[in-house]
Amino acid sequence: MSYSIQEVADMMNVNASTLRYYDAEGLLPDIKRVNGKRVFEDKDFKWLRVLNCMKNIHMPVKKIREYVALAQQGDATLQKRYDMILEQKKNIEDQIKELQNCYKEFEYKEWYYKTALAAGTEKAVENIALEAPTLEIDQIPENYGKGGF
Amino acid sequence: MSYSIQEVADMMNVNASTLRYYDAEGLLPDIKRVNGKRVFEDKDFKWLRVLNCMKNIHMPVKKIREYVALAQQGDATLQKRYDMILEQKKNIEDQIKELQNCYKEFEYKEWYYKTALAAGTEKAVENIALEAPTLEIDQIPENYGKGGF
DNA sequence: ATATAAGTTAAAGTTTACTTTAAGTCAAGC
DNA sequence: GCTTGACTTAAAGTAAACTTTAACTTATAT
Repeated sequence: MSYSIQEVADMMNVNASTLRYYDAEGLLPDIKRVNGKRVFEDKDFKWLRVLNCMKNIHMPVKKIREYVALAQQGDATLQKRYDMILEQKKNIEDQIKELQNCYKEFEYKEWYYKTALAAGTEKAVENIALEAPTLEIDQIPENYGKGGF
Repeated sequence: MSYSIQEVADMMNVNASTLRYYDAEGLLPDIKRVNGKRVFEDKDFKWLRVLNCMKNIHMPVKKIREYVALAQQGDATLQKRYDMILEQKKNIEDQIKELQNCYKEFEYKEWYYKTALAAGTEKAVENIALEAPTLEIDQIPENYGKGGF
């Protein structure tokens, strides 16, 4: 199977010009050309999926280009690439932890607004939080009272 | 307790000018001033922590400003704020899922390079993947063969 | 044959989120 | 009284990641 740039753009949910930009930046090595036009093949999708991952974890274009450049140099750069992968894996772990923290903050907010809406006013939430010990404790997130807004 | 902009910047690990920028953009409502100078108080840190979360999940400044503006309008905007929070909570869930997917991709890469390094060449990995059934299967990530680079 | 649609490049433009600069204010220490 | 250091504002500058534009090529359908 082979695909035009627009087809790939649609599949990846990006602008075709983004793919051209990536290509110009060295993020899409060895894309076949037919009459000057880019033709994407199955092998390219393997890399596109990894690239997509790298974008998702916010690796800067510059760093992805470094990785690609290393990969093109073959076995001599295996260790460097391995190190990069480990670094990014650690990076992802940290990001997930951050997001999980934020998730808790937002869970609290959900409770906060749910409670305020039920009472009709935000003022009530502080009172409820203050009275917490008299309520079923699991109705209130552990981190209640962190509020503000 | 009250803190200067520089002290807060140090605590939040941002540039003081970033805090001024946030203030100018309406992301830091009701900061006290003494002789024209910003003075941060305990109540401000509650919001700063939430703001920090919102930055972490990549909410654009514009959207955070919307939220702040709603909050300043009081109880009439409770429902809207609740909806925003739910939307962002969903958003975080999606981001975590994406990151977890990427994590798997990187775990595969880790295996890939570890294997290649042991063999001294990348070529070996494909062979090993092809021969997989003859190996201890749990030495190879489930998603082997997704490779490319 | 010719119009259309989809591709091409190089270069300029846009957006977002800061960051830096320049010029000025102000309280504290010498 | 004067320097120093930390703050202030408004405005200009920067960096990253696209996105748009303009001029051009090429395969396909009429």
